Amino acid sequence: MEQSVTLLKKHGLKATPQRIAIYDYLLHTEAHPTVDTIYASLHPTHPTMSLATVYKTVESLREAGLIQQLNVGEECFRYDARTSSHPHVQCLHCRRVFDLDPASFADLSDRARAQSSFLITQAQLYFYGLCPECQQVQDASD
Amino acid sequence: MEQSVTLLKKHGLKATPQRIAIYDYLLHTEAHPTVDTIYASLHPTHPTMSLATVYKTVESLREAGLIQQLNVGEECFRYDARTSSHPHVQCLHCRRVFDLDPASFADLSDRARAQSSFLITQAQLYFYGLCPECQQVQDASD
DNA sequence: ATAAATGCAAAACCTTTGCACGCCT
DNA sequence: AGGCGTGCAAAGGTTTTGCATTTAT
Repeated sequence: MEQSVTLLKKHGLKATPQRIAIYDYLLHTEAHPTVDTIYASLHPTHPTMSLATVYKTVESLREAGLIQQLNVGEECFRYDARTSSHPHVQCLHCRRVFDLDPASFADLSDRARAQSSFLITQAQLYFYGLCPECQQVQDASD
Repeated sequence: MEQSVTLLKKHGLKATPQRIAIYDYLLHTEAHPTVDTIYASLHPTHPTMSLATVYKTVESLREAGLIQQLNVGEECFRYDARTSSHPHVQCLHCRRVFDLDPASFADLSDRARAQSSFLITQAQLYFYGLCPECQQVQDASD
């Protein structure tokens, strides 16, 4: 919260209640929420905040480099306050998205470069499957 | 063309001219086109075909497993007749999408599984950067 | 003959935008 | 005080849907 205010200001963004709430929410969740989810989660405590503000705010935060936009392959984007690029894994059953350790996949860009002659600047790695909890549910329901 | 008809029927889809055209187009391009691109490309030869049909058709083809849907991180999906999952690399300058050889990245699912305890079923690997051609353009313009 | 697919138009949906007001610095 | 940010409502664009007609099997 203190942290959010400081970081916002440091990046030239006014620390309005809405921005603080949204950024703070993203800093403290691992759920990789969508715009809709952010809006719904904050609505109880910020009933006057509009969806348009959430859209505008995540865009400002993204421009400032405070959050990153994820594209898990759904129709919409998800947001993550961990801005360094790192691999994600999504459960196809419960739809949750988890982080993976980038160190384990650090060598990939070199492989891609070697194969394509591209100058690789970024990578997005998404894995899909069943999370441990949903594996149990699936087993139980068979 | 023969091939397209056979494959469509084998998957329980009626071989209509529109479907044949769309599937055939996807089979013979490496451009990973969007719905819009497909529509625009086929419009000259199929002037009566509607956008709605393209949307419905790619969805049918995807359900049948004849094509796969890609999400390169843009607002829209791209389509690819290579249905086995394989890594892609996109040029951030010309926006083209190229395939990479899956064999070079085959070991990744194991790493993800080891780290997350997920039952990994799919992966999508996207790399971004500058293609060889655009590297030259960039250099020249500097 | 039958069920499925097409094409049109309308609807639904999500996201963006313009503008007046209010708030942060 | 000044400018940026907000909220509303309207616009914009894309994707989906319903339905009558056509078409493949």
